[in-house]
Amino acid sequence: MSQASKPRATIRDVARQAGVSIGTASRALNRTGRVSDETIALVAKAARQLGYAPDGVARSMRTRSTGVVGILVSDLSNPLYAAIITAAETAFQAAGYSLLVASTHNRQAKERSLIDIFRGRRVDGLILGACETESADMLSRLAEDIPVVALDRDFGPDCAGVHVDHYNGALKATQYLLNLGHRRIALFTPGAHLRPGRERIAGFRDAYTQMGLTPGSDLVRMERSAMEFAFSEALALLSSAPTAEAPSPTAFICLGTRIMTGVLQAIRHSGRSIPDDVSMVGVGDSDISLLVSPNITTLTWNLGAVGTAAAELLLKQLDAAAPRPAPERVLITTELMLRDSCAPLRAQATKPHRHKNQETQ
Amino acid sequence: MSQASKPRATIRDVARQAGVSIGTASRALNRTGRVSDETIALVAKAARQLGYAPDGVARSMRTRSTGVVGILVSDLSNPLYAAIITAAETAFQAAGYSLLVASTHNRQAKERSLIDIFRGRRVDGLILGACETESADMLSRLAEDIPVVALDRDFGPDCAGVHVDHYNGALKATQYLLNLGHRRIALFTPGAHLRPGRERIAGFRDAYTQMGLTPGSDLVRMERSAMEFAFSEALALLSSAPTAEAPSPTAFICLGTRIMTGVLQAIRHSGRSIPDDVSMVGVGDSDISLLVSPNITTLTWNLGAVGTAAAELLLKQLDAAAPRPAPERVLITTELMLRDSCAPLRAQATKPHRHKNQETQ
DNA sequence: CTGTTAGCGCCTTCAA
DNA sequence: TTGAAGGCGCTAACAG
Repeated sequence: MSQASKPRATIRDVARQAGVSIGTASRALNRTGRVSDETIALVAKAARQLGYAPDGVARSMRTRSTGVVGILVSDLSNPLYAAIITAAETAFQAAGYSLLVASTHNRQAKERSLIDIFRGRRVDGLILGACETESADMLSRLAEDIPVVALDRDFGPDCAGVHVDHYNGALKATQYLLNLGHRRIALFTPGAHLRPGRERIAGFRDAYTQMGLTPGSDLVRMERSAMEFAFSEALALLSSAPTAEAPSPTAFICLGTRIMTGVLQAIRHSGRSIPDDVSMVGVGDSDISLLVSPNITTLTWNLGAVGTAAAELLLKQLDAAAPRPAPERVLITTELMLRDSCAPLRAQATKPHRHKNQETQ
Repeated sequence: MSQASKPRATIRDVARQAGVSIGTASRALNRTGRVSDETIALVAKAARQLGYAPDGVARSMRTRSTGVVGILVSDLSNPLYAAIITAAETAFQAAGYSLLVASTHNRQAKERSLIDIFRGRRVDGLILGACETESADMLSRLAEDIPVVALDRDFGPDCAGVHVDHYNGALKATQYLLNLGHRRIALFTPGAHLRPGRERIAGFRDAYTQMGLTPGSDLVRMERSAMEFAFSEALALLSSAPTAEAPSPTAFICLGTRIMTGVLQAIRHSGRSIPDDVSMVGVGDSDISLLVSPNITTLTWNLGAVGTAAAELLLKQLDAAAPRPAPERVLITTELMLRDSCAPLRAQATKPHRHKNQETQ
């Protein structure tokens, strides 16, 4: 077996084989400019014979466009992002673009260096769903001349983006539980300092306020998406000896798949049962909510629509024909899927808890 | 706001600003060849002032290497692939490579065109975990001069790859159920015509054979990963009037997250309960198995290890220093995680079924 | 140690 | 309709 495989055919080879000039070969292959049908056929045949495939890098060099877009998220394996990325990739693929992905693992430094790396690779556009810092300043410095679409991030009015209506989602979920009589509701959400977290806590608080109530400030947990963290925090809330000032929550709102998983296990581990002892509103990123018994009432939105919208927003900016579209925003609405994990407070209070883990008693 | 943003600084600008030639600037920036510390500092300063960032495309043009690798899977949002890709991306990122991803959606045509597109973009390497057809021939035609790592696919001995030991996994799972007294075991697995499916069914059959038994040939379902499909197939097996020749299965082996989800719902929908009525061995791709009650006994392997191994195998081939490593294979072992979803057959036979959906009776 | 030069493969003017 | 030539930004040879 020869060590060095023979170099790939270039347009030069095709031109020679077809007996035409390089320029003509290029025009024939790309169907651009005036070329006779005869030479088109000739060039096509030569290209086929040589197994010619155009070199994307050389083309990018010339056209100043790579046909590649990048997407940055904190964790590719989070079902939320996995679903969004899948939908976006499908849309990009249909439009002839390829997708470069990277996880930032919630590291700000990594995030910045990845943006620089993507810029260096000359991606045509960028979808940003990770940034630890939301500032128009950072955005403009880092992504300058590259079209950007924000994924649930606020980079100011100049940046296009698709945003989920977390505010009304959290509002609805909280109102629902308040109307069931719950007053000690715990809110678990990732992204403390980012748009989703901000919107959710605002909706949560406003639901209380609208009823003339005040939420327990000790019951809001905003941390990055982590199962273990949610587990231990929820367990702490449930297993601490209830005091008059800070009794255990009677309901949980868990707005992240990982977080929901952790809290679910904590509830089970503490010997409580849903919805008899505690109520729960989860999140519909995965189909976990349909598998546990009882099925979990979730706040759900269309992840595919998020990905598709992000791709389309970016494609619109990439369209060289249009001059320069005004930064557009898409709002994705949320829906409260009522299932069996929430019950009126009254019913819960009557039942005593059976603790599975005896050693903590 | 000016319509055209000013063009990015090139190495030419840096050279002029630093008062050196572009060759020297290049050497100074890349720390290659002999350059005085003085000029290095000079060039670095100029680069900083101009906000210079090297153009990856131009560099790729010259060096014949893009620093980009591609990965092809059937569905990016499948937790199995999401986990593998995340691990691989992390490894690639650490090595300075970027990752191009695409879903083939189980379409052979798409698969081939995507390989061509990736080749056109001149990826340095390819991880193939999708291919509908496993043949050394197809591989060599399509991926010719690009290093390839197979992901649970058989492209012949010349192709490096990481492979999961599905054979022994299925063997263990089946033996376990057979030892519990089950004889009518249904096997659900995606990828009928691919390595995982082949290995699994071989292990399944051998477990029977080793005990002098024959598996029910009507109980093997090998289709692509789809929840709805698994649901209806499982329901059909469970709800058809049991006959002497083909009674309903008493145990299910579900080797795909989606499939497991569908079968779980079918079992519940048919009014059966686990493990009293039917036993189940699932798959550990997600943490679903820990959330449903009872917890599901699963066949599990380290998805992160698969992704990392694939990346490392490819990186080894990409290392220009080494001559050309012999095609290497990594075998990932599986583990049967015993939980609460399997019971001896005896206990199951005694309980009559309660059917939820009365209309089918 | 540094400057000059020649392309990498392609597209796109400009002439013919 | 076609051919010739220039250059995208960079690196790697070769001179000095």
